[in-house]
Amino acid sequence: MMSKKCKYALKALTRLAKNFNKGHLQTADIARLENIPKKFLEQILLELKHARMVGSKQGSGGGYFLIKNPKEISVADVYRLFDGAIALLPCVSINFYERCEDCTDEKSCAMQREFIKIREGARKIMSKVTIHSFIKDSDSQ
Amino acid sequence: MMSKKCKYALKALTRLAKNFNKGHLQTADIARLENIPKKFLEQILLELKHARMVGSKQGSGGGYFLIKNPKEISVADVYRLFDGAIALLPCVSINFYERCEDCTDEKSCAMQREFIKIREGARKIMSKVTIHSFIKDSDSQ
DNA sequence: ATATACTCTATCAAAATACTAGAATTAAAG
DNA sequence: CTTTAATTCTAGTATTTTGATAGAGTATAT
Repeated sequence: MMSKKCKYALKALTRLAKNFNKGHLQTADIARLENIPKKFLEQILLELKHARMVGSKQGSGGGYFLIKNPKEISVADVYRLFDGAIALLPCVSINFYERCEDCTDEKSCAMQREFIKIREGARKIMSKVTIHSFIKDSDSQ
Repeated sequence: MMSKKCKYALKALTRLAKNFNKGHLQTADIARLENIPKKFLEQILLELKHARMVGSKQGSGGGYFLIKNPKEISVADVYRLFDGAIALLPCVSINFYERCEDCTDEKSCAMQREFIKIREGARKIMSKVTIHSFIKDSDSQ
């Protein structure tokens, strides 16, 4: 399961993607349209900004806009930003590697080989689905 | 990431699988061999028993033993038991379906279709990896 | 100047996670 | 039949994570 934060981020990004290259949207509007608590969404958009997926315009009449092409923001990217590793075990994670404390000898661990396969399966499909995949033809006009 | 509980369960099942059809193993021994806190492991083995993956013999000289073939216990089965849904969103889960509160109209949700694909990818590979996959040739003797 | 909207940090309640404790039950063995 | 050793079961607990909310600060259009 992904966190609500991550799901909200994907929905906000999708909303911004529908408006790609057409100016900016305000937090309050995205929050209302997507049923996301406004103050929570502020945090999320700020994190997305720090991750350079969105840009912002401050002050009265400001808002947020996508700065990356929707086809270049994958579910994997957003998942890693908010929920961390895609791998099921820390010891097989590419981006969030950590030793398993209970593991005496990592090299002879028979689980690693299999969990690398699972990670690769998840990683590939989550990398292939992008924000653009969420935009239906009727919306992309 | 899977929980430690789930990881411990997989390790305990693997240990029992190496002893499949060769009598039973005690909690204390599995705990020592796999570096799992004993009291925590007791809980886990009990849950595995209730799920009819392992059987037990009570009293002095008792212990646990596998009752399913190691090839018929998949990572997906164990994951669902301890960590719940494999799907990333509750609304696309087969075994743990729940409505997304923030979703106004599930039928027109553009995210569902893609998250079903992700679920299927994860589900297939996690179903294919079994406890038997964790037993190296040198151990299976 | 003022209203408006993003920026940033702190706080908080509830839930989940990772355990621990201890009493009850069962069964083998002397 | 009593002791010992093992599973069974429920409850509790500390820590971390999650899902928010609060409010002060900063920037900018009008």
